[in-house]
Amino acid sequence: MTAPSRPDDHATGPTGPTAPTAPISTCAVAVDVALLTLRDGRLQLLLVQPDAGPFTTQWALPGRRVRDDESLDDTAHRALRELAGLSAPHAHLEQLRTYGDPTRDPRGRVVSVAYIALTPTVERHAGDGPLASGRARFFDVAELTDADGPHLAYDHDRIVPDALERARSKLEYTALATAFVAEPFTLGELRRVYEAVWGVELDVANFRRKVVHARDFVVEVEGTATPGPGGGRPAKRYRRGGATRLHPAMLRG
Amino acid sequence: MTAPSRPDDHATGPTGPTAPTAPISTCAVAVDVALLTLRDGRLQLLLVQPDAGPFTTQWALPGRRVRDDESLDDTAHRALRELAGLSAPHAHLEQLRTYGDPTRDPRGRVVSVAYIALTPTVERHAGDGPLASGRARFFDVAELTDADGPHLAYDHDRIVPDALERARSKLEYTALATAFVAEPFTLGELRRVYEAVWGVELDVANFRRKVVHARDFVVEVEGTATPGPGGGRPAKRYRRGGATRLHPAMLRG
DNA sequence: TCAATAGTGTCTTTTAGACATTATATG
DNA sequence: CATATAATGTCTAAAAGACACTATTGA
Repeated sequence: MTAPSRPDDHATGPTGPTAPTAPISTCAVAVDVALLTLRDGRLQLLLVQPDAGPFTTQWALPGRRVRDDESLDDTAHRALRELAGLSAPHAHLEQLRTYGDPTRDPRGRVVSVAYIALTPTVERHAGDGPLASGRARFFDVAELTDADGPHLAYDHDRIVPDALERARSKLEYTALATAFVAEPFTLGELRRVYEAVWGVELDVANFRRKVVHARDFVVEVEGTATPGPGGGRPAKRYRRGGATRLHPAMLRG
Repeated sequence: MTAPSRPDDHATGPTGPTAPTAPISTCAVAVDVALLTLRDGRLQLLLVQPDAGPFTTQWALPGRRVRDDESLDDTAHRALRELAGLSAPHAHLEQLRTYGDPTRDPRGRVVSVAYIALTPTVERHAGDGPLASGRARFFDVAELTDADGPHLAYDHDRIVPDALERARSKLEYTALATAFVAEPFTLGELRRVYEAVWGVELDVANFRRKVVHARDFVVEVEGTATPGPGGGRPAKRYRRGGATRLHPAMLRG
């Protein structure tokens, strides 16, 4: 399939159909994925080491060019699979926004559709994938936000803050936090998601009350979780409820 | 400027750098704009009549192909200018999401970056622009949501509900409602924004209290507005405050 | 036993919703 | 005058935040 001549110029402006042809061409379209997860109670972001292109000395979000007949979502999954060895079909994946500044890639015009992906903690791979070889790595987002943290390739330093703000914001009004935990989960695990993403400490009792009162946020299931090495009362176990938007919401102070 | 060979494939996956070249090409990239405004107290959407392409019998969102060295925001403004004669440099413009289904345009692969634009009521143009000639028109969104309403070109029937939901949602947590009114405005005008976008009736007194208590949502200015033909007490006038996110929020029931 | 985590209850403050009352305009 | 809209006040219910208290585990 080749790109059509000028689709979507489906109506004619004041200049009329005989206006001189504007400098319109096709663009390279890429998908970049900001995969966020919790590791050791800290929010971490997946980055990869480019071994081609103009940014081989810097870390970058995993990204791939969109193939013909491939949906944008499929490209996002392929980027995670090919660049990080992650087959994450059940990960939460949603579009962040599209970055189209004409100068964002020094090699030419590349329009990038950025995604955020959220997964429960990914076990470190024992094989020979990019995560094992070190070509892909998880970074603390606190480290990336610091001024002395690594400077990312392309305009990915602009994408990452947008991704973090999206995640922080959607934790308030949607059930997105459950994308960070595997079922069944405890309310302690869910609370640590909020604490890591927001960077705050939450009152245990009030958190529990708000989660339970939010309609269809979580559903209690059978059994209890065994306490950690430090002891503690066994926690009830929950699964995701049907809610997408939370009522009432889990507001940040 | 020509599209680069394979930018953003900046790292190499498990297949290695010598893997066979995948069927990657460039895409046509377009911007489509869902411009929402209030007319006669009803929420309306701007649509244009395509006079080229495969959908000349249906209405469509104003859209343009992205030009070389043109930002996506610039393309959105140009689409409004060329297809509707609207020069709206001060309109609120934000990205909605990007639609990239390989079959969304029957002529070939077109990735469309959708925007929403919000403006105060647009005066009907007396000249010979698309709005005067009828090639561009405002439609009640209630009419479009009905099953007997017009069926839109391309996948624009999928974009419009997303745009409406975005606007409805952002009215809750952000100061976006002020994008629908011209300064200075009254709280009655602002309330009618919420009522039109949400399709509900709001208690006048409670609405006022919530707006005034939301930090930096609105700022009172000098003078009062003259009542309408039916009379009524003159309303205080306000301008936008500095807030983007509202605390506390204006929640829908 | 103590420390740690989970879960319940209680009190105060804030906010939301329903609605009465007053203020000031038009016709 | 009646009517319309704006603005304020009052009451109740819901929700948030601070925090005491109990429950159940591991070490």
